[in-house]
Amino acid sequence: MNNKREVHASVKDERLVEKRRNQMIRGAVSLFKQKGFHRTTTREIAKAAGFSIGTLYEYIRTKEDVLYLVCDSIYEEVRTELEDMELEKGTLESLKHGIQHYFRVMDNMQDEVLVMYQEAKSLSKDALPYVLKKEMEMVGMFEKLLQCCVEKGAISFTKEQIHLMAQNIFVQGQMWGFRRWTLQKSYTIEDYINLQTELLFSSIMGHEKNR
Amino acid sequence: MNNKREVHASVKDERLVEKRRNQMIRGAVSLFKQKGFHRTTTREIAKAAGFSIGTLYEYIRTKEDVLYLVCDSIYEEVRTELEDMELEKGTLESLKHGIQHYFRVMDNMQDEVLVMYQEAKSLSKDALPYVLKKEMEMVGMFEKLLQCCVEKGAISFTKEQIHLMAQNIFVQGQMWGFRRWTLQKSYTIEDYINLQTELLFSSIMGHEKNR
Amino acid sequence: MNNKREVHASVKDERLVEKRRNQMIRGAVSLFKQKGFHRTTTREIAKAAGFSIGTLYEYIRTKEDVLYLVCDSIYEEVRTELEDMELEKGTLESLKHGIQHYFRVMDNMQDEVLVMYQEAKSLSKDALPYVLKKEMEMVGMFEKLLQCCVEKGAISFTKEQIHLMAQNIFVQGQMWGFRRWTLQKSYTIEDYINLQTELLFSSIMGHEKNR
Amino acid sequence: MNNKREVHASVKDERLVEKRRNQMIRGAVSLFKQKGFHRTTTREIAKAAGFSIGTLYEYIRTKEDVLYLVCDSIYEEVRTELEDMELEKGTLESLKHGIQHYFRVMDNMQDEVLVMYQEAKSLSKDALPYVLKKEMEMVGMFEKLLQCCVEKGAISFTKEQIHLMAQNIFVQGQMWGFRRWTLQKSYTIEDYINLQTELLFSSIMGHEKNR
DNA sequence: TATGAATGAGTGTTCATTCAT
DNA sequence: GATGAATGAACACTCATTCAT
Repeated sequence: MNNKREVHASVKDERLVEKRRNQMIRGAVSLFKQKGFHRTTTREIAKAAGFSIGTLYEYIRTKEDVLYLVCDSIYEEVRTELEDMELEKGTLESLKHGIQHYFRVMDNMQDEVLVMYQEAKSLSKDALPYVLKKEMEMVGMFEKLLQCCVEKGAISFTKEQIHLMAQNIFVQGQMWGFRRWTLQKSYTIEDYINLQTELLFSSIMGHEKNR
Repeated sequence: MNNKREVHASVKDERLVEKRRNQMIRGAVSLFKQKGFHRTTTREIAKAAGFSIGTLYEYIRTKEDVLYLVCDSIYEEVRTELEDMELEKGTLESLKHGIQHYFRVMDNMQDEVLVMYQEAKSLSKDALPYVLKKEMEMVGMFEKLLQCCVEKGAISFTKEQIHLMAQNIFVQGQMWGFRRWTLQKSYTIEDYINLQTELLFSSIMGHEKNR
Repeated sequence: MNNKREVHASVKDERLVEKRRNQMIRGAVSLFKQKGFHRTTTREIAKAAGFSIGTLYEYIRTKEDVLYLVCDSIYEEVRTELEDMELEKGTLESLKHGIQHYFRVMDNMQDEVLVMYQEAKSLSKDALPYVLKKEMEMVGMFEKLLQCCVEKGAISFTKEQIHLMAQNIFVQGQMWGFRRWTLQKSYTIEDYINLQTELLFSSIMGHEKNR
Repeated sequence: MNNKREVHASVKDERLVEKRRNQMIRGAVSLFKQKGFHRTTTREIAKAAGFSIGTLYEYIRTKEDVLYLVCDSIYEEVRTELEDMELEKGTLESLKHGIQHYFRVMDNMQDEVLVMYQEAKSLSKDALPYVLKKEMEMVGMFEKLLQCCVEKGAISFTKEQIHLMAQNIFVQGQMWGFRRWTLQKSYTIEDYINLQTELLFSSIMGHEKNR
């Protein structure tokens, strides 16, 4: 269960810690969105969270802790959203649904994803692994989804191919956010979903078992 | 010719300006690679470039100018590398070669690409468009490559599909750099190239005209 | 009875005030020993005393009050130790015993003396006189001791000489603590006592009445 | 020659470094005198030195560097003053002169000595040894002075006695500064010098060779 | 009487930028 | 053209003190 890096809080009341941290994260995300992590000051974060700079530091140790908390919370939210993908079905239909659901989640969380995407690299060597681990878990979900289809005989791919396809899908989801400046000029999210699944499935079709 | 944002230099001798800026860019890239744009100081840049802080400011106006110059130079280098792709052939073979060449270029320039990828967002609203334009030009090259194949009848895709495929290819190239922490554990660059083209072409095959 | 500066306590129960303050002093001395007054936080003092920061402030008004309480308590302890010096005897023997006893007390309370020595200067203009007064009382004890010997005819010194000798003795006692970094490399406390009394008494001998 | 701890300066011009540091030291001593090291801010030091906070940090790395520089400079000054004591004579007369000269120096430098005395303990474990070494050198000078007298046959003391007497003399000099609140009420510096040498020499007389 | 969460003025330090030489 | 000393706004972080519970 070392899935979380403990961020030290001086305040003991865990309920309060969670509440204050949520305020903090909400404020920070909105600031990081506008100006990035480095250009955001701790005072701004405190203000956006609705409390004083002193109080901010009752709940974190360093500014970087805020970034970690933000990243962690975003991943957690994404993962929660994806938890109910039907991992066991093993049909092409359920695969398609899973991917499309993921794309929609990424659309809803565009801002958060963009923040994470651009700022995660500022995490210390200490915190980064925890975030990367979360990413790998999510990629793993797509791998499982694909793997199931292979096992149920719906399609035929090697392990390596599946591993890479999962990464591609994952990145294509994020891409909708971090390349929005160009993609969202050409497509709506529904266009994007349709086109990407089309391309993906025409590739998958080429591997359908009983064609 | 509004392809370049002019960066003001106090020094008039253009030869000198170019020479000094190249020193500067080389130094800056290596520093940004290690510590990112924000954590690199102008003094460090000057030192790495081999001249004094005062001299640095004879060739730029603000620290951000350095970032712009770096980004611009990286894109220029990538574009030069890709210039000799056989854009006119319109065969699947030449398409495959183009993509594989691009992937190899991205492998060689991993560090630079990573820098650009992570720091471009720190460009001012003023400079960003110039960089994005360069990106679009590069995506445009893949579009052209694909378009040619369609026109020559090798494959059959809609405009929209081609546009998106080009972006996918472009991102998959960058992805090798910015997801190296996981991809390069599983694959060599040759593995990666083979698997990605395989997946891509199995998708393209599904659209081959005369199958 | 203006021998003590009143330190305000919100709590009325005097028994409790004394108990809490003793806890506080014990904790504070040990902290000041390690890190000095300025580097010790009120929170640390509260913790070391075994209660909360809020409670600490029920028994003092400012951080400096703690320092005053500590200094006062140390002096009180020293004075208590010295109270049973035979001030009335007026023999060289009892003088020697008195001095040696003082040196031993200073050895036992090295840490406390060091703390007082180094931190007393941080007392406010308000509190300092009280502490200095205590010091003068102690110097006065040595003066009395010497004076008695003069009066009883054991030695012959002027008032001024006695006054200064008393200060010298007093400082030599403290010196064992605040110069321990060098003295305690060369001597044990017994060496030190013997040497200092030897030197002192060879000076006194020069003033012996009936030599 | 590792007699000095190097304090890093960004500025290269050594002449300038020395000049600025002298300004700095002068300003700092006067501030430390009034409010102590901890209560003095780096901004105040810069201002007292006559330059900006940014400039201050071109000549030091940390606030503690200022303290070290101050202590070092004070010791250097004292040592320079004492350098011309006639160490070789070996007569009681020259010994007396040496001591009296020292006491006068300590009188002139009261403020500085007080500062050093009270703040030196705030030096880091890193810097302290350099300062203590300087102290031991000074004590060593008195030891030498005494030793000469012994060798020349003027007086008769053991090594251990000499070592301790030297420390006593040294501390009695400082004492004039750090106990000024009481001593200077009773004595002028000349009184003090006369009384202390009298006491000291009546002790030494007891050890004169040919009495 | 005891607690500990909240506060915000204050601290040491950094660094992009300027400008006299 | 080149230098590097000077500047000061800005920053992350601390801590004595208060006060509602």
